[in-house]
Amino acid sequence: MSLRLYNTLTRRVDPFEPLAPPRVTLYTCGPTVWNFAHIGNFRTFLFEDLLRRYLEYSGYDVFQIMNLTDVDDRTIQAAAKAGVVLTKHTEPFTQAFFEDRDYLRIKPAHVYTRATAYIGPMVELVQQLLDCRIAYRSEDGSVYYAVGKFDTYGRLSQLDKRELKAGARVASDEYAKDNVQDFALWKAAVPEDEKVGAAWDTPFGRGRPGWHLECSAMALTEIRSRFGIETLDIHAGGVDLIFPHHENEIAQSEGATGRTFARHWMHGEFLTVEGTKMSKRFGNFLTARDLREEGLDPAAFRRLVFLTHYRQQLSFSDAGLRAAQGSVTRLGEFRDRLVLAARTAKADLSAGNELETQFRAAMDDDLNAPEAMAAVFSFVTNVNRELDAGAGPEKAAGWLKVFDRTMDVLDVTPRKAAVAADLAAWVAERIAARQQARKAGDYAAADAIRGEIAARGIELEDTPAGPRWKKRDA
RNA sequence: GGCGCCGUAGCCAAGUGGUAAGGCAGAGGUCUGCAAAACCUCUAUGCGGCGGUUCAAAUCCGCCCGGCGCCUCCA
Repeated sequence: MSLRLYNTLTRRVDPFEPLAPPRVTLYTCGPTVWNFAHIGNFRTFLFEDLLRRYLEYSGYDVFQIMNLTDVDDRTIQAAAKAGVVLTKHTEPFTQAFFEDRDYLRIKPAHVYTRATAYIGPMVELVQQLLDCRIAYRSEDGSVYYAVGKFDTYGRLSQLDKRELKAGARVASDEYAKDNVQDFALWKAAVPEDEKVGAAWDTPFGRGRPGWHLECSAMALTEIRSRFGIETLDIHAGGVDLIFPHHENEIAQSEGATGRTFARHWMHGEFLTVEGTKMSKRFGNFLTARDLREEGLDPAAFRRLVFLTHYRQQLSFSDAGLRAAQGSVTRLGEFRDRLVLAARTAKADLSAGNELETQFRAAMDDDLNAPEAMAAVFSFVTNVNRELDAGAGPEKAAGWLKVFDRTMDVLDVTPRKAAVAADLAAWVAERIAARQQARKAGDYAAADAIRGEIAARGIELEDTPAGPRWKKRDA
């Protein structure tokens, strides 16, 4: 059994076959850095992280590109409102995004492409499309893509099967174009653009790039220069990007290269709150830093996200977060127990086959993380039972190894709270004192010491093997 | 109006033809001086409703009810 992934292009779960294995080129749509990304945005990034990690687990050599949209309507508006130049506004949010990414343990992409750093390639792409008459200049100085010139336009979003709602937002477009479906490649500069320094001179006029243009230009630039190819293995993003964003990317890229832009299109579903999608528009959003300020373990958020299949809407709630936290704690306890039981023994790897097999089967089937997680928890119960029955250190070491391999992908074990050396020494001394008191039958004194330790945020646990302690996180 | 998705235990959520994974909560138990923690066990004769196909349906088909998303710059 090998990896199969749902492909929006075919509307099926297809076998995944990269162009030139083991290399996989992965382009993931990143944030627009006009503000802090909310956890709905991060759900998508976490889905992409899962995809990336599982591809790596499967032996592929992944090259991941993520774009940062630092010039578009919203960034310009926000900069203008703040009265600063564009970069001054976007840079802090870019840094904030990286912080949030690290907090949520999302693996950094190999390259982050900022739109403003690729104006040259974008201009070239527009010029190319103008030259082959797929694009045209309008009276207001903008450049549009003539959708009618691209035969397969609408294939990704199955546009031919749809009908536009009568009187929908079509009339409200601010720019002049030949056909209502045509979209802007290049937008003529307006005063607001100039004000924030978001305008560039080009052979076809002063202006700024349309949103869709950046992804085509950046993806092509990166894979051409690094691998000499013009086709991505996978292009991923949120479902809302299917139309028009990804549809237009295909039209631009394939219109210019004549080659398939991406072989595999993957889209993650929304995160919802009380049945509605999380969105800045609705004001029902929460940012990653909100979670961090509440002291939430990022493992809990990851667990919550991976509890639902990526193509299903994920309902977010505090109760769900608490449940996730509880189950993640259990995984941490389990791992501690294995480490203790394994000591320095040589790993007996025959022991963990079952988990490995089940984990793979689940993940190979279109990244079924909920099922993979279920396999992990079944493993936890089974191994605990065997450990209770006195399984040896070689087996424990083997289990630990296999467990950790699944965690390389899911990464949902709690991070250990760091404990200063002097605090650790103090705790050790107090525990010794308490043991003496217990031995002497002076339980009042023993309980007092337990209280003393607890006051410093340390939780004491009496086990058959003696007392253990851990720092309570948050 | 068009296209698409979803409805499974108190909550979250897998399963898409062979007789209901997993997590949280709850109950019981083991351990313990007590406690906490930890661990183990148990918890849906039923999968929105009604029909149909089939030896067999949560899974396929039809109708109905309820919820959600997209339809030109939202992850």
